[in-house]
Amino acid sequence: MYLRYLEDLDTQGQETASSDELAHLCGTTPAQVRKDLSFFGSFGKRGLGYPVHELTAHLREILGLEREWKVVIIGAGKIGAALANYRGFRQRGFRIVGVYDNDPKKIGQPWGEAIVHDMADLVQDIRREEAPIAVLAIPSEDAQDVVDHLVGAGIRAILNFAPAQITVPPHVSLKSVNMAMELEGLSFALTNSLSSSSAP
Amino acid sequence: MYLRYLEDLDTQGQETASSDELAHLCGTTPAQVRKDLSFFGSFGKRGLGYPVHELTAHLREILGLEREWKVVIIGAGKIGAALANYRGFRQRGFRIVGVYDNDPKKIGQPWGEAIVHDMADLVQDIRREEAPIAVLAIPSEDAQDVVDHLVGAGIRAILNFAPAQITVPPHVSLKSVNMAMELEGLSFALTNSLSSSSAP
DNA sequence: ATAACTTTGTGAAGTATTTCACAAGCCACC
DNA sequence: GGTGGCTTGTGAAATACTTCACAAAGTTAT
Repeated sequence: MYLRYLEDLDTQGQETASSDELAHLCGTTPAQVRKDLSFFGSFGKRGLGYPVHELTAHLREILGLEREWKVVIIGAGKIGAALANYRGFRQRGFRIVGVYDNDPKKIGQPWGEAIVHDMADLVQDIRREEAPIAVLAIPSEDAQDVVDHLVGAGIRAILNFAPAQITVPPHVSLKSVNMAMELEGLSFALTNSLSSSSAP
Repeated sequence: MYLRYLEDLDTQGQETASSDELAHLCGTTPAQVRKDLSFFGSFGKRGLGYPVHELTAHLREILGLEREWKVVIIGAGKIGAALANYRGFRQRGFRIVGVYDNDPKKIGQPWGEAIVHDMADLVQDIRREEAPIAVLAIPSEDAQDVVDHLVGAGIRAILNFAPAQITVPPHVSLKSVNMAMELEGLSFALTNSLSSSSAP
């Protein structure tokens, strides 16, 4: 989150940013900013704040964004397309090396710069390409089954958009996003006349 | 999250579920389940567990999902399409009453069961329809501007998919989802050979 | 009806996270 | 070079969250 706003500031040519400024941008508190950053090192200058460009580089390093990550997208549907279209996705180090689907109507069709591959080739392709990250954008029913194949092929991280509970062995990282659940959270907030805000 | 799995159990015809079972399904602990649920009331029966169907109804009530929520989607792109296509979206109480875009090529085109409207009509339509929830699926640059109009028109909750920091007055609920940030989280996990798992 | 077994609900204990508050450091101006 | 005004980094305090552990209450078997 900090990286997100520091990059903006860097683009705008701002040289330093105080914890106070970062806190306002990110919707948190100055003390929180300082504690968070201090966990990874001592990046700021007293009396001046944090050097924007330098801190940006540090955070990219910490997050492992200096290298390129190969990503495969499973499911040539709307979510996959939205991710692939997201500009600045590749430039942030995520290169989509393949899109897979099991719908014969979609296989072989062009899809952005790539072509939709047959899911049957998934395992061997991952082994060959050594893609460590998979984005799962398929119906819930198939999710765990596909995940098992991915794990078998040596995937190391999965970003799951299917609204299903998925289990992976401990050496695989899993992050799930459930859009319906987000809306239900808003429903709760409305019902209870609460309000909350969170940084993107 | 509990609702998500309770509905599955209910569909499967299971009548009761223990905190232990729910914990395993949701990837948490039995004590956590009991504490969470006890916050809203005393739903379980000792020696037996929680009545699946009844608890499902209670949670739907608590989350405000018994009523219908009108939703407008701003931005007739891939994310908007993905949301609109999500089956079980309407049946869970979210009815999409309009899709808006400012691209003349898209305005008037059919879009699922609806037609893409001109963004210029947005404010008056929201006032008339009294839609309380908006889903924002537009480029970051335009996000805050559109949000200001939405707030002016009386919107009460916004689900934001634009990777931008947005501010709203305290009476408006805001939830932001940033897909790039999710992937960056995985990058960090991979870089540091950590592993984590979270329920969807 | 009673004994044995389950499982909830919940104070208390244990962790984790966030906020406070202030010494120490840096800059700028005189 | 000294002084005043900011801002970081960080122990300590405060707050929040999770886990423990067990009495109370229900179920099942006999």
